[in-house]
Amino acid sequence: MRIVVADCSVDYAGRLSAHLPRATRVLMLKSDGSILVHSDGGSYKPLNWMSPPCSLSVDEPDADQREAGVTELWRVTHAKTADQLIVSLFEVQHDSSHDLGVDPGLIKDGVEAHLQELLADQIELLGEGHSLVRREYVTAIGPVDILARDETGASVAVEIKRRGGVDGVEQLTRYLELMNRDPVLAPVQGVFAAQEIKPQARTLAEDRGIRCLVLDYDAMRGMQDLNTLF
Amino acid sequence: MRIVVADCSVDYAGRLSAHLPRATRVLMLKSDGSILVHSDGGSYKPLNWMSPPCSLSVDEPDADQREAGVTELWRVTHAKTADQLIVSLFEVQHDSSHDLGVDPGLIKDGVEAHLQELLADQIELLGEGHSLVRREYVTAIGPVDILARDETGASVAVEIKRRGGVDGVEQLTRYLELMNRDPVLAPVQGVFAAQEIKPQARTLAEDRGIRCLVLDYDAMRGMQDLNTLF
DNA sequence: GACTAAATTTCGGTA
DNA sequence: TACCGAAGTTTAGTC
Repeated sequence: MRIVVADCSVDYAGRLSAHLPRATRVLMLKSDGSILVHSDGGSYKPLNWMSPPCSLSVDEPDADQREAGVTELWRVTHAKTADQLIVSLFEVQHDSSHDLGVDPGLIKDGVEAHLQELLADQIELLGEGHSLVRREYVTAIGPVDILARDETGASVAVEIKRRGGVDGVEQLTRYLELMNRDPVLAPVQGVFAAQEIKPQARTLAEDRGIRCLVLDYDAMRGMQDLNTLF
Repeated sequence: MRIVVADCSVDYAGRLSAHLPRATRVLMLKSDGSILVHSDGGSYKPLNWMSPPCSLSVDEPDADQREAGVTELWRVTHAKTADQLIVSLFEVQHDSSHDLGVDPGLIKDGVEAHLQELLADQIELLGEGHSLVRREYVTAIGPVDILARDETGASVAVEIKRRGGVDGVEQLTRYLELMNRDPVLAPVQGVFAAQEIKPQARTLAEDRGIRCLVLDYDAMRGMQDLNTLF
């Protein structure tokens, strides 16, 4: 890993064209050849970058560029696409290299997967008398998060989202259309379950006869802790 | 901007829980208090991070931690949510600060907007005898990318995407439903145009009577160059 | 401010 | 390996 702080301008040509005017920035060069151009603000997304696999070549600036103050030209070329990133360096304030080794990687405790697990465990949140048929019920167009039955034995298809927007309702609608063509399953009632349901999504869902269910993650986790204890 | 290279472990608690075992990493501390934890690989996304607005406080490690070799504890707290990122520093290999100033920002030249412009100019790509009504035709639920008429004068609504997935088909379907209720426009034919159309999206579109059109960006651009020349 | 749609998305999982 | 859906998505634009 090489870190350079320099006054530079950057040009990207590939899936789009982009230009960064001259300013001081941090250039992070990873050992796989990839490069990130960061400013002192914004979020984790760099101003500009090149993803691996790619390679860096250092060119001499031509007469005009040297005249303008460019001391070095970096050409980063993507190995598979024709994407190119060109960094024109004016003044280098810092340049250091570091041996980081291979990272053991992030261990994370998921969210949507966990919500699904919790709801499957607490299926009565769908309503009294409900029972779980199975999680990730596979259909021709993809898996439905949860398939259950209500107190009368009728099918209930549940789509779970952390944040429920219209796209989630559309997704569930597609599943319902398909499942309602299956005489074994039909009629299938839809439930749109999320930690937070956007008003437009709720309106769309209810307009289509889909029930909305707001999930309280902390309460569900707490409930599971109790179930585990006793 | 402060850059630290250090042997560290990182814990995040917020929308999910995540842990990074001890390893050497680059820590980028931006002047707005945000922090990025990068390894020497992967893409531009950090292993872990805290987005602004947030603040960093340096704590003393407790006896156990000091015993384990922790020399410093960084606690990064999000200003609005309860998210926390804790960096346990073992050995610092590098630590430098740099004044970058405010970045003038990226200037980019989009692709989807350009595709829309090109298709509007080359409306005959929709089929012989087609004519442009207007771009960004406004409906109650949002603008349709292109509204045109076919050789018989019937309405054609076009949704343009760079990569065409099922969500784009859903979007166009919503527009078509609405527009087909308007007696002035109806019947409206749908065209799903994209540089690349995913198989599932094509199936869904054709099932709904929506025509698919693959756009060749380079050819369209070349065509425009010719139009400009002559 | 809320919401929608795009992203040079990236990142996992699965068929 | 391609495809699909989620992401601590982020970001930009509109209402």
